[in-house]
Amino acid sequence: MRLSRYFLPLLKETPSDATVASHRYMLRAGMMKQNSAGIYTWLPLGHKVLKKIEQIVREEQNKAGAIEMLMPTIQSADLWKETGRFDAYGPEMLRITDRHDREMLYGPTNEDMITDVFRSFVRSYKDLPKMLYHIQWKFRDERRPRFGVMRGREFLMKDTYSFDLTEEDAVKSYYKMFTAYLNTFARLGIKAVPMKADTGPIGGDLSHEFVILAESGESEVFCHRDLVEMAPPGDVDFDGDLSHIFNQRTALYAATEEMHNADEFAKIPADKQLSARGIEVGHIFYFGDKYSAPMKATVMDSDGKPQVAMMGSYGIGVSRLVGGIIEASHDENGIIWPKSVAPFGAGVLNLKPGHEEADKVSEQIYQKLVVAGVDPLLDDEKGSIGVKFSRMDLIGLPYQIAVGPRGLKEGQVEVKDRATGEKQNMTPEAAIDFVAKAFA
RNA sequence: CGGGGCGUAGCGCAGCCUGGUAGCGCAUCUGUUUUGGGAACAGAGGGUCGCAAGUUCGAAUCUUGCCGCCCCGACCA
Repeated sequence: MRLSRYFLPLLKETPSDATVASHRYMLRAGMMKQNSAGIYTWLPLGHKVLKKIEQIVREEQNKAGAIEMLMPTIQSADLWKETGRFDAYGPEMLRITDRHDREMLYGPTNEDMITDVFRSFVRSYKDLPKMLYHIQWKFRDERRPRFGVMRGREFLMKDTYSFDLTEEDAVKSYYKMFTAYLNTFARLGIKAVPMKADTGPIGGDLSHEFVILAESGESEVFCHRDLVEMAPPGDVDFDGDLSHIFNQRTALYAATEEMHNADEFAKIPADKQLSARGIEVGHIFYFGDKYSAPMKATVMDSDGKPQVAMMGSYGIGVSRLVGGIIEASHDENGIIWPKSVAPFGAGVLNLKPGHEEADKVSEQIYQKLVVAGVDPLLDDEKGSIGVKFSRMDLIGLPYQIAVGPRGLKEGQVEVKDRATGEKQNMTPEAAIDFVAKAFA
């Protein structure tokens, strides 16, 4: 993409109503625009990151054996009345009536609807287990939206639902998602720690939150320090036994504020005790027959008797992750994107558009990076050098290649690693090679 | 939902206390000169001061109501 043809409305000054880093930078970097409290337009740069995160989440779900589908945002109140949640959910749920005065709602979650899908089509225990998911916009009319996309009212969420014949089998599904989440967050370039969590209004008795540590986190969390640096499982057989992965993590103390036990925490060696602020980016629940029982979602077991399906649900806040990743990865100059989710792989800065050699070399580098699949952004705008560098720092692409007359006299361009700040001079060919290899 | 704050040009703000025809910086547009880390000069455009009612000869300014947004807390992907 050429900057001169892109749509990147940057803000030089920080909007006064943005107080946390991710909110400030998302506005300043032209990633989004607020429409009303907790509701945002995703501008091209932000949309690109959102879609990259979504795709990684999708790929890891598919690896774990979950099957993608898509349920609507607007739901009929009927299903919610069956489970009793229409009354239980409270004002956080946005209720709508259509032209015929039918009660509708903008879905805050989809347990009721997926359970209806399941009971409509699944008859036999032989069809189990099943894990179904979708990535869809949700709406929760939060009492207090804040921190940009970190607590928006409209948000994009991946929610998976598992169906099993027995609790024992359901726990296996839980382990699959637990494992998939560890890999997902690792690929996104963040360190998310699974923590024992309160099940909240969704109910159930087995639940973990995946939390990234950041000063701006909304809640206090406590864990063993080793959990933060623990390597992800990587390639595993999702049909095999995954309990060791779960047990390895849960053997060490980790809990959110609601589940915190100070006595247990105190047993951790002092240098391994970690109490910090955390951002919840994923939450998994096992809740048994909470929805399947009232909705009569049953399958025939091997004895020909109907059995209520045992369910779990597994959410990842995709839009929240955009903010969460920035909270975990930024500096005073702007965002530092992990390579896997960066909106563009590298920025090519033509420091002097109109200068024959600078035009030619920056264009060549750009073209070759396109072919190499790096998806570069070419800054071909006229303007001062300082503006160019600070703009690239702000939007946080992993690499910057600066091409200007001064360096070209020596046959050199400057490659900067955004994360480390390290700069090296090299030939244009070497720069292309260096950046292409980083994304190989 | 309790407490606090804010709404004046695209963005950031001053003006309000003490009423008198709306200002600064940045951005934008034109021209000239610049150019290796947020350039300089000259000129130009851009506002029903959140909305409504009231007080007044006169309201951005005082009064009342409403709307919107932010922050802290309690609750949540």
